[in-house]
Amino acid sequence: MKSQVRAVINATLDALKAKGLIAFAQLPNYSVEVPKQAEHGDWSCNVAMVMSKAVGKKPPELAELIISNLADASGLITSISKAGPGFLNLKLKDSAFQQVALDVLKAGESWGRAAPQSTGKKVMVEFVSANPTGPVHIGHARGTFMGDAIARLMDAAGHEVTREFYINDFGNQVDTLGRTVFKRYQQLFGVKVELAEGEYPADYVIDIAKTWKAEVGDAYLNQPESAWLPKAKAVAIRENLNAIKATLAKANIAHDVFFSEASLHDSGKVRAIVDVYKDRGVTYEAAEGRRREKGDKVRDAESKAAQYADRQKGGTFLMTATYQENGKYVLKDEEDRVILRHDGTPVYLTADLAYHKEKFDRGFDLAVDVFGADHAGHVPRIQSGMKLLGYDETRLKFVLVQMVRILRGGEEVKLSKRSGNVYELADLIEDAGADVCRFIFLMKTANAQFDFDLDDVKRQSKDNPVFYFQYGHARCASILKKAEEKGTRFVGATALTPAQLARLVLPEEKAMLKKMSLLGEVVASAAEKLEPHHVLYYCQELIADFHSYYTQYKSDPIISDDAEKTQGRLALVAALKQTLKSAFAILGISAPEYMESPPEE
RNA sequence: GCGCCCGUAGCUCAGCUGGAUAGAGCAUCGGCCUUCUAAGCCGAGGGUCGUGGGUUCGAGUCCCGCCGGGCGCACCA
Repeated sequence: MKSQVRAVINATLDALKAKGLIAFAQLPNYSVEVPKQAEHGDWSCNVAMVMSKAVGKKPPELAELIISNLADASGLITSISKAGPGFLNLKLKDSAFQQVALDVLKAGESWGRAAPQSTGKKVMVEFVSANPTGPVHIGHARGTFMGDAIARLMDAAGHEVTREFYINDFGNQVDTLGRTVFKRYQQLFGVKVELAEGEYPADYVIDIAKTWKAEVGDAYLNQPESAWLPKAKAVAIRENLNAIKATLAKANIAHDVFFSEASLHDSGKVRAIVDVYKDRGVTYEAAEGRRREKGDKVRDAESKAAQYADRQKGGTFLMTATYQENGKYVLKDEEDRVILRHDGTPVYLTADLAYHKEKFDRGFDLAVDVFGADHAGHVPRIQSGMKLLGYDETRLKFVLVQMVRILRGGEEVKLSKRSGNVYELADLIEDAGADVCRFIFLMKTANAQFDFDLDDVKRQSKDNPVFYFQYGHARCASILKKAEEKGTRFVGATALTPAQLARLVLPEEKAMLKKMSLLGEVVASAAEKLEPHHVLYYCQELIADFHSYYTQYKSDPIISDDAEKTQGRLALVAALKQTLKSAFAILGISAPEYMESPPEE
């Protein structure tokens, strides 16, 4: 509907240009919006204000020109007026609204979605990427749901999407995990060993040791570390990944690819990327990384840099900060970063650079990384690293998910891995339900922190906003079902007659149809911005409109003795149901056909 | 000290590339079930959009300073 309005405006502008009344090189980037005030018409347009300067006419004057020369061959616009500082307020013929219901019903499940893979773009969304040293906990929850929703959005926007999980199965942490597993394994045979500081005390490690014992018996009990460590690690990673996958499945999330960091080392790609950088002349050997700004590093004595200063012995540095083009710094990092330690071993960053190179080499047009805000410092390094390889860094985007404070009865819940007491995502889903969890984390933008109270989530079952949404869909389903019971089954889009459709004339009905017509645009915009919450707020508005309409017209109900009007209104209900179902699918929440009334308190 | 993010109703948060009288949910108060589910609807109160400047026809939105909060500034992953 909006595009029809736009077409008329564009045609008018072209006509004005042809008549020599105005001059412009290109059609301007103006907006056609739903006005906040209903009295302002069905749509409003700011084109006269936007073009004002370029054409050298005052907004009201230009607005008058457009109105008096409107090129509306099909009679779409029934009224157009100038208002305020130069807005154009438009009203459209009823059939333009009614057509939306048909459009929705004909599109069915694809309503609101671009044709699958129609953009021809390959998009990777990397999310979760929790260390395989333990279960997914609620600290991961926000990024997990956010990443999945972004992937769903990208898919709906017509991209070919790959969901990927980067497994940090290399380095100290998994080695420590392997050693912990071995100690637990020894304990199962009665060997007296104590866990050291930094090892993993949680019970799941004991379970892993039991599994291992069941598989290999005492085969590794008296072997040297070089023999048992790889095995213990492998078992631990395998078991943890299985647990992670099971948790994600409960959250209705399935990754397409689990990409192993260790495999990058094994295949030599980590070494290879160092050589690439060396060949490009963007590395140097030094004891300390150079900084872009002159002057001493200002670091708190408490900082980890100071704490671990003795580990920083120098090595090969990548010019993530000091690389210059035409005598100017072009990268954002503040200090060059080590990619090989003094002993020649690569660091985490080195592998991650190799991984991101891999993303580009695998042909992704866009790679989205969903990170926790505590990894924000990592972003400029990867961006710099990709630019130093000559890649277009705009093909890489980061969504930084801010911290969530988890409260229980007003008290903050600390996520302590040390004690082994973690509140797992699986527990949260068990307690609150997958839809509720997902909804809570998608309700807000990623880049704002928020608090959420576990008690509220559980107790709130009745007032929880997700039920409001789902009830909107269930109410549509219920009405359609009721119509069937009363013998006035909705005839469907193809059998619907123009006369039936023409009975949709109420302002509330037209407002809903207008809003429904916008789903595709909302999805496209949310996908572009990597912000799923726009879809959610869109649903909220649509559902509120519907509940209000439903209540307001109880005395003039949807299902009435007037068969023609009933069919028209059922078309609206069916279209709304489909619109909500499509939107819910993009968010990943379920669209129930029926909901029980909640138990009375 | 430096960098990134945030500051909008009592609370939790929306506010699209700057647009007309700043919104929703929760909470509070007052109404609405013999009709298609009251997990709903209607109404009321509640705001110097942290603060001070600037940019322009027009600023919650853009720029700068300041105040307050979070995260980061290890060759750990």
